[in-house]
Amino acid sequence: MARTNRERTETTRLALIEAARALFVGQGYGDTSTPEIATAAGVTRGALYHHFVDKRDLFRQVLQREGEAVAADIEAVTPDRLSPREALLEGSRAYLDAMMVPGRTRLLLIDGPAVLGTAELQALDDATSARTLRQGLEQAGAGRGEVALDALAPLLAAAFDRAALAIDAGADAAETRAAMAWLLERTLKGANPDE
Amino acid sequence: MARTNRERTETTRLALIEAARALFVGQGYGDTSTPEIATAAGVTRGALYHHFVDKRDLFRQVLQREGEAVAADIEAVTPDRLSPREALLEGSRAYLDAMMVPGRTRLLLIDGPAVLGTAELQALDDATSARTLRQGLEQAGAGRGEVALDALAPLLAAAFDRAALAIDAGADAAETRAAMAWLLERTLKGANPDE
DNA sequence: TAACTTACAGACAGGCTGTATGTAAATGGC
DNA sequence: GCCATTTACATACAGCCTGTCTGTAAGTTA
Repeated sequence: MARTNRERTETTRLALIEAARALFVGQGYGDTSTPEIATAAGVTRGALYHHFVDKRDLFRQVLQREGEAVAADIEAVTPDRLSPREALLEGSRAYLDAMMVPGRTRLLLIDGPAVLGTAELQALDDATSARTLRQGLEQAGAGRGEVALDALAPLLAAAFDRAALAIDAGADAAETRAAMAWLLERTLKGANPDE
Repeated sequence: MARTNRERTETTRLALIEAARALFVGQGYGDTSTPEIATAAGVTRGALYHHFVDKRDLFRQVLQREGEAVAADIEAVTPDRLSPREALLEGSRAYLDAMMVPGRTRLLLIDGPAVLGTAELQALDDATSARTLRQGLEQAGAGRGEVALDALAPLLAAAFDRAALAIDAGADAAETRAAMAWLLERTLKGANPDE
């Protein structure tokens, strides 16, 4: 079983990231130990600390993957040919769908900000879903001339996050989605889609 | 200096809670140790574990106080004689003001959910600011007949939280407050204040 | 005033994090 | 194709932290 170094690295890193993800989701970051993670991944702590700076770094990489997956799901349903309004609606639905993958709300919305800090999480968000929302709102002409989009967009993003959290916590999914759609519609009301 | 037991207890508990608050705010829950807290409070860990079940319990009590303070500030500016709409506007402003007390956003919005879990934090919120918002929206007739208020209210609450967080993080306070007010206004548009 | 309870201090037992050291396998130059 | 070097790990270690247990002085109650 001769394996190239790159293969070994890739295998080990992936095993650690997936094992860590499962444990972080199940017990939270604070209650998950590196011995646990290493054991679950089938390696020793030596391997973990060889590939990751520390426990937080491993957590960061788990979140990176998660954020990218969400962003990919959104982009998949919002091709350029859609009108801004349609793209916004479709993207919104895709976001909530994507956040239903088990553990995502906890990782990205609960433990993430606490462990990495709001600044770093914000940066991760901006690189993925938050920016597409801001762009969508801008192109749809939301709040034009009445309110600063840079201030409004994060508020709506927070509402989306909370919607995902609520559904995850057992709230009526249909009602929650409807409420979010209603809020978005109210935001867009009176905005003309193109200049 | 003969002190009654009740006095001693009260003094020690308060010292621990205030010392813990300062450290939790400054370094976060995870990076704050009980030896640090005890030293800062001028007692030993023995006292801490005598008065609190564990570190989380101490954190919970810190948050309890914090939540009550926010709720008190809101109630102070929303006497019953105000119209539902006025009360909602005043309460909103008071909420954002209250959240500007240093450390509150971190305690209540970042570390709180991660350490105590969303369920417990939700309960604390419901007992304080979240319920007044829900009542305010209901009395103002928000979304009447179009959307479930139980689903809508949390989304707006989340937007408020995010507004506080953004301002705390250095965003333009006036713009952010204006955006929040705009969102609230849009939500209320078309709702007649009384049946 | 004597029995009992409360408020704490100090010691102790695991467990965890990050680092340092050692080793086998892979890689790269000659 | 061989040797020097780097990479990928495993193991051992030091320091800190959490929660518990034990002991003691002060306050409370009968």
